[in-house]
Amino acid sequence: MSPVSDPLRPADFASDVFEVVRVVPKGRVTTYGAVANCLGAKKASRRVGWVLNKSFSVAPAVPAHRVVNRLGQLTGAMHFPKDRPMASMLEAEGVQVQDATVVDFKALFWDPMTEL
DNA sequence: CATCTGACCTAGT
DNA sequence: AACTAGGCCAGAT
Repeated sequence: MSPVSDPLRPADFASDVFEVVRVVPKGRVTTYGAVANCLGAKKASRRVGWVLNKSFSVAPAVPAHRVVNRLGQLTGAMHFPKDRPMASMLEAEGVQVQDATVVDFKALFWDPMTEL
């Protein structure tokens, strides 16, 4: 099935990113590359981060805190609102975070490509 | 207007 | 196995 639009269109790409991230189950995490790969552009992982930057203004809210880099590091934590720290959001969902890194990330990893 | 950077990742050497 | 380079694309300087 094709729940996603054409990744060729920037606007659709953003929409798809939001959609995929929103599907990530609570207490699980995914990666930029996994999302990009799911959209058919695994080399565009950078854009995913750029798109997520605007995810704070969209509705329904996008759980961007569930997106980390390939090493399980919360590289985007610094860009989160001070009132809603990325690490705290994750820990509130049962995800242990140690030193800006998801503990047991490999087990908590949720691949939209495989699961979807 | 040209250049660099950035919530990254894969592939080639 | 470690390192370098390339790719993606929009915003900032």
